[in-house]
Amino acid sequence: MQNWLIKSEPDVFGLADLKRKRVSSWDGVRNYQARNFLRAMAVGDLCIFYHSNAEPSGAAGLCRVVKAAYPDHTAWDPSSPYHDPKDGPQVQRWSMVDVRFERVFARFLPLAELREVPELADMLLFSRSRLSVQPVEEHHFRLIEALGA
DNA sequence: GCCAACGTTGGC
DNA sequence: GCCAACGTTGGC
Repeated sequence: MQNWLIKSEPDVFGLADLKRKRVSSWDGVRNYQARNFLRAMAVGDLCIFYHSNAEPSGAAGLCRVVKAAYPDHTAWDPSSPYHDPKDGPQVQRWSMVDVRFERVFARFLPLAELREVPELADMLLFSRSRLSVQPVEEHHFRLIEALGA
């Protein structure tokens, strides 16, 4: 069992949207490192749902992987904003998973606050700020869960 | 809206 | 394989 952090812009698709839908595919990831992490996800894994490009940005809550990686067909769709002309059913460059809403944190955790927690200082969230899918170490995950509870 | 960081593309 | 140009992410 692994823990993850996944980013989305709340203006596009926020945790409230996932709550409403209950289950959603996590599509549109177009970065190889992030894709590799998606492919490493297992059913049952918990993910911190992080709001990026928001005011403020930060950790909003949790969701759970309910379907392991499968081809992200939005890449094949010319009308999709995630269309990738180099991809197709034969190539399958990009993957997605399905996630299910788990819960909204009782307290939203802004990035500025997370930054000030010494125990979290070595999170990829800070050193690899542009990575939209990233693993989260168990002790980091537990601490964030406790802070948000 | 600006800009720094950084990933990708493509010429050589 | 290098590297400059370019595009994107995401904080502020």
